[in-house]
Amino acid sequence: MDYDREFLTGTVGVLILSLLSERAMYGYEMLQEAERRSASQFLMKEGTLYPALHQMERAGFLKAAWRESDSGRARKYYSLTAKGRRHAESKRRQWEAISAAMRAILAANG
Amino acid sequence: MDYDREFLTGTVGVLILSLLSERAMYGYEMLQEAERRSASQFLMKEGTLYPALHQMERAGFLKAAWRESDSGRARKYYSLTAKGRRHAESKRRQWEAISAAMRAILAANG
DNA sequence: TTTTCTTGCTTTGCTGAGCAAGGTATAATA
DNA sequence: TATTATACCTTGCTCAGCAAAGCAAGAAAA
Repeated sequence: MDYDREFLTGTVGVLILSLLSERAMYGYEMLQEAERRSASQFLMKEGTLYPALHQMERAGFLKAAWRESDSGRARKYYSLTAKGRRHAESKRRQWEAISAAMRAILAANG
Repeated sequence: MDYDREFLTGTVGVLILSLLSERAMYGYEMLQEAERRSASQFLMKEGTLYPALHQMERAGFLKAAWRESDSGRARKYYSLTAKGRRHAESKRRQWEAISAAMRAILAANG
């Protein structure tokens, strides 16, 4: 199903923080993981992801480290800082609250 | 719980369309209904709602009609057009798809 | 009676998220 | 050799939500 861009606002941040709550990942990997896990519902764009990662790094939520892959390709791995972990938990709770409130409102005309 | 503005993007449209799927309502009433039903999770702002209503009316999703209340006050009631009803159903499905996809992704580190 | 609060609709201008569209560079594959 | 996939980055646009303001009338309180 296609959906309007506007629905993604805010979800991208939660998505990044959630993925990195599990393990360190590099950008391209996050794009693929989001697509895979959501059965292609989420097709995050590079122009969305990379600037978001940079912004979150500047904000002190993430730290980045270059690593070589087996193939010799350089990848920029991101992981959460302590501040980032707290932020992830906060954002996650916010999402769940909004989501629950929306379900409550939509339920009326199910 | 307070939440970041960004999470509301997109939800306001679904909210309006959903409320009007039940019955015609006027703007101020929608503000109160959203707050009441969501247990004060949603505090829609006037600067958000009214421009959205105007935009949706221009787009042909809503039609407006002034009516007098018992107290003699004029209220602008909005209702869905046929196009609006189709749009409401589409937006609702989109929201549910996004919501489900997010839950699938977030579930990993519950 | 005058002030204040609540109801009810409207508008202007700002901010900031997502994205299209472009770019660079290397490894694998045809 | 040419193409595809991997992997990163950036500029400039659009558009949604909102703060902040205004207007007007009825209700309540002082």
